[in-house]
Amino acid sequence: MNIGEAARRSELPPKTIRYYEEIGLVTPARDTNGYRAFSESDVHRLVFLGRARALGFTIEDCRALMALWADSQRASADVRRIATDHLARIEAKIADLRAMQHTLSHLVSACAGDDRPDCPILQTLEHPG
Amino acid sequence: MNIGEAARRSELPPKTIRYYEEIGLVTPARDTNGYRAFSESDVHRLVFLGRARALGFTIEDCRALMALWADSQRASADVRRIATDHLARIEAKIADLRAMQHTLSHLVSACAGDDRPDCPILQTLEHPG
DNA sequence: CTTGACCTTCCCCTGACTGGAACCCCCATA
DNA sequence: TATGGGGGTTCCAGTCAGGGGAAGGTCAAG
Repeated sequence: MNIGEAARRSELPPKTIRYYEEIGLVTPARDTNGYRAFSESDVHRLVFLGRARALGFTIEDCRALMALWADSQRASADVRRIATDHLARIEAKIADLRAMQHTLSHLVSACAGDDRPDCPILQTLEHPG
Repeated sequence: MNIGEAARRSELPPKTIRYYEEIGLVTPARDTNGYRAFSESDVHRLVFLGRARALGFTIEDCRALMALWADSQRASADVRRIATDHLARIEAKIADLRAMQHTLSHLVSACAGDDRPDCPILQTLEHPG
C-alpha cells in the first residue's frame, strides 16, 4: 500500500511516516515507480510508534521499545525500566508546571484586569516576594 | 559592566544574554573594545526576563510583557490576558501529562520487571484495551 | 613577555516534526 | 490526445530557546 493509506491506517501524517523512515524506525519496500510500499507489519510498527509517542515516549525510547518488542528473548525488566524512567520525567515536568500554575493563578486573581496600569503581575516579575 | 558580571547578577548564562540581545530583548551599549557594556537597567531587564521565563512565558510573551512594563499608560487587562492565556496553556499541558502518567503508572505496576519476556507494557502498545 | 581568564563573532546542533518548492506518476474525462 | 487533479518523490528551511565549540581579540597579573 502507498503512504496515503498507511497514513490513514496508522493515523500518522505522511510527513511523520517519511521522517520515521529517514531515522530508521520503519523501512518500507519500494515499488518500481519509487513509491513506498508498506506491508501489514510496517503499518503494525507505525501504529505501535503512534501509541508510544502518544504516551510521550521519546523517539529514542520508541526505538528501544521496538527493539525489545521484536526480541522474543527480552527481559520485561528492560521494558519496565524505560517506562519508569519516562514516568519519572513526566512527574518532574508535572511538578514544574504545577509550581508555575500555582504562582500564576495567584497573580492572575490578584490583578484587576481593567484599564488602569496598576498590576501585581508586573510588580512580581520586577520584585518578587 | 561586562557580560560576565551581568550574567552573575541576572543569573542567566552569557549565551542566553547574547541571544536576548540578538532577538532585541536587551540592547546593551558597547565599549570601545567591542565588549558589551551593561547598565543597571539592562540588568534589571535581564532579571525581569529570567523571572518571566521561569514562569514559563514564551519569549514573545516576554517581549509583550516588557513593552507593557515600560508603558506607564498600560491597561492591567492587557497584562492579565497574557497571563491567563499562558495559564490555560499550562493547565492543558498538565492535563495531557496527567493522562500519560495515569496510563503509564498502571502499566508499570502491571509489569513484573523480571527476566521473563511477558510484558503488559509492550502488549498495550501493540493492542491497547 | 607570557599566561590565563575573559570577551567577540560565527556556525552547527538539539527534538520531532511541519511547510513549501519543484518535480514525477497515474487515471479519468473532454 | 491533451489536460486536470490527486496521488507520490526529494530536498531545503523553519520551528523554540538556547548550547557547544572553534578561531581569534583584550586585559590584568606575575
